[in-house]
Amino acid sequence: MSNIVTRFPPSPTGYLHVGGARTALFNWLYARHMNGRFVLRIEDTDIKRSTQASVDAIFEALEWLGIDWDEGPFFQTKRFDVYQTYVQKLLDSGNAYYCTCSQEKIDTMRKEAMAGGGKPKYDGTCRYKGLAKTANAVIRFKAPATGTTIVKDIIKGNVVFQNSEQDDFIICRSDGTPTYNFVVVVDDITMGINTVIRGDDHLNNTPRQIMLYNALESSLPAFGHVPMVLGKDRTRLSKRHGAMSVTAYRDMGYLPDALINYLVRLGWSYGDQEFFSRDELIEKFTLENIGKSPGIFDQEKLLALNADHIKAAPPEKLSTHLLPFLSERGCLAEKGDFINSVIKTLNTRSKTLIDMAEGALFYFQEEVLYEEKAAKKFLTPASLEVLNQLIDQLKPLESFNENSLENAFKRVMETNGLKLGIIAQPVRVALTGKTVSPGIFEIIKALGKKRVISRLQNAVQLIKNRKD
RNA sequence: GGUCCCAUCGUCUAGCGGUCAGGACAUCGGCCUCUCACGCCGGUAACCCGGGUUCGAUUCCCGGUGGGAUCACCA
Repeated sequence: MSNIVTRFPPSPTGYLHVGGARTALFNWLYARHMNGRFVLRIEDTDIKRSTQASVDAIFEALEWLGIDWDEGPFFQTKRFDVYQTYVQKLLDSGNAYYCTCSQEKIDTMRKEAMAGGGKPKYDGTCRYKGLAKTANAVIRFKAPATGTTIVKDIIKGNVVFQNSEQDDFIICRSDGTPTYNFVVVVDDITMGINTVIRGDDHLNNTPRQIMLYNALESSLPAFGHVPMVLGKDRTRLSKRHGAMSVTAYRDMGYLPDALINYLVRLGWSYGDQEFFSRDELIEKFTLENIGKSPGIFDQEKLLALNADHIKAAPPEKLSTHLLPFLSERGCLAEKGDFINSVIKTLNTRSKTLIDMAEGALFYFQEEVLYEEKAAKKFLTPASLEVLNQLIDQLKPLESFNENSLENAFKRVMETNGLKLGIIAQPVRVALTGKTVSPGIFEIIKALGKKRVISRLQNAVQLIKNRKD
């Protein structure tokens, strides 16, 4: 039992993307590993950009990934009274002040600073004016102007920032709403968050937040800034790098466990191990093994890992994920022995659930749909005799098993002096309509006697019809 | 531009002063084989550069270079 409390605070301005999912994962995994708590908080203070659709999309993605939370979801827009009391605290303690400088004035100030090669900072015009609250005043934090602020980062080590780099940033907008750096700190304090794991794009924000913790006389959480995920061109991951949303991967036939495995392994390692089950991840995940350098999102490796997870998943479990893809394709499949044996014939040759669903179509067709080229090449008068003989051999068989099937084929092979290779293809086409499929014996077993005989007979009929 | 972070095969990474620099994906050969896969065997492929420290640096320190992030009344 530990008192570790982590959190994931997405802002609902779009779907959950893989980068966000990764930091969620790190926090969730760490909480689970340490037997602590994981808090979900929706950072929706930007009312203009936040949408309910995004909130729903985030929940949906987290649920699919299997990331559950112990507290929340908390919505920042419902906590304005909390922020208000903390703003007042800062005002009362002299750590914040009203500022009436116009935005235009500050913009030109920044521009001039940039032009002169300096830092674009607020110059503190209103700092000592002791202004009272007025209509359009903002509230600024009185940041220490000298000295240093050190971020003791679990991943990066000690990072030193000069306080002179910071300016008196705004904690409360002129419309009265609080800003990000402030609400994050208030939330993390009031929610008891003691471990903050987030993208290192936040590292530059951290000294500001630390100053706030200090002004509020609160103890600091442990910080861990994980390197970002980059696209193939080494820039920040975005839409143009391909599919970015978590649910897009679900729809492309990826298993949640595979995505999780890939995302965690990108930037974290456990010796040479590549494949991790969900439980193994929880068991083995620690912050110490997170790397410091940014990683590139590699679709190919994710795909390979997905194939591995498909191979490793028990058919009963896999069928849950596969069923939607089947029904999308008009197959009335349901959980049970049949689908399980179907899966067993396909799991070594499917990289995604889409592959698998496509590959499984023939099992569910009432009438085999022959590929034109395949039928033309293999369902020929020459193979008529072989198919007939096979029907004769299979009909009396009590049960279809490796042995009985092999013997049946062997007898057909021997009477015709043909190799398995020669008779397998026509049979394959007769049963599946295609030239590519799982092993011939596997298919026959999975299909079952009734379907096999009927499909073979249909093929025979087709050949006969063609002859006429 | 300022500040901050980072730097081992194409990619993800192991390495924690002495290794033939290991694994995985990708790639290229081969084997297996009823098709396609799976699987198996093998190959190509990396310590950014320059200074130190040290008997010895991929590893520690400094500098350079390169890449990334960030500089809002966004989060």
